[in-house]
Amino acid sequence: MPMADPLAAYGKLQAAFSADVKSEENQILLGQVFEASLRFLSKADRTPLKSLVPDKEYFAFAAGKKLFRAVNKGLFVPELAEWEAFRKAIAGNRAPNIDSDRITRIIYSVAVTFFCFIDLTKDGDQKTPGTFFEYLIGHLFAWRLGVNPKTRLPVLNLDMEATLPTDFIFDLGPNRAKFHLPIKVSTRERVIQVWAHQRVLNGVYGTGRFLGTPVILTETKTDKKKQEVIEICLPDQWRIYQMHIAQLKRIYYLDVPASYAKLNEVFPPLSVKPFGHFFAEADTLPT
DNA sequence: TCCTAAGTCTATGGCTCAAC
DNA sequence: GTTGAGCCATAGACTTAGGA
Repeated sequence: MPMADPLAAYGKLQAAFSADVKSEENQILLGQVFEASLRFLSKADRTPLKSLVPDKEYFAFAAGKKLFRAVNKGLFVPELAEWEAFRKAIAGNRAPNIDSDRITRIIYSVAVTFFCFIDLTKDGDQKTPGTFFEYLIGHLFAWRLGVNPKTRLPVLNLDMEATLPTDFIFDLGPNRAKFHLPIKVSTRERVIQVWAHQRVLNGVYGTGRFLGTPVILTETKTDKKKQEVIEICLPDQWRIYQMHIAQLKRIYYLDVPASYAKLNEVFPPLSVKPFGHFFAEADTLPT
């Protein structure tokens, strides 16, 4: 029963993604991974977690005494029909007629469902969820923008030839926008790399040529002994980076951390939004 | 072209430290 | 003692280079 296995679908997705990031086949395979992971998780136990984040509730899938990553209850919609509805809405590659927050919930659910499947079936695997998240967001960006990404850019220098490895770079063509798209499940202090890459791109190609639009899932951390969930954030560091290293155009989250949402209201300008908004604003971002 | 080893990248839990 | 902010170690997946 190969189709019942999320890993089999994931393997096909890997192959399809490396052949063509924006192809519709990826969407079909993402749906298969979602469906198979949902089926697996439908039998799994759930444990409610104590949320120390205001206005958010979390639970975790459990196996015996073992607890896995926190899942945001308000964002988790374990329904394949929602993914199908989303696919229908974005079929035209334009601003879709579907509520942005509903998109955020759907994409969050597709990602987290597979992550939890990996948590339950593999020990200590952090790479596979990260790569899957790249496939998911990378494809959606490529689909919406209509171009395939590059993953490394030549960085010109008089004395050396080197390339900058980035998650994804989307080039819409001459005189049009270029997107710098780092994709992370969580960043914590590693977020500095995103600003550093943006600074390099500004220096080599000119400030403003590349729009930095990182997409991050969440910044939660689960204390498995106390069964508590917190968000690990560095808001003051972010403000310093945005002022003194480079400017990021948007920072998209699937589960926007409370203290980062507040950065929308203070100086310097730092626009932190739920990911679903990208679909509506993709065409107007460069302006 | 295939295989293997070395190197890189990644997310996460546990930890420190300072302020209160 | 508690909390927020940030640091560090770690292990597995993935990528790349080089040899056969």
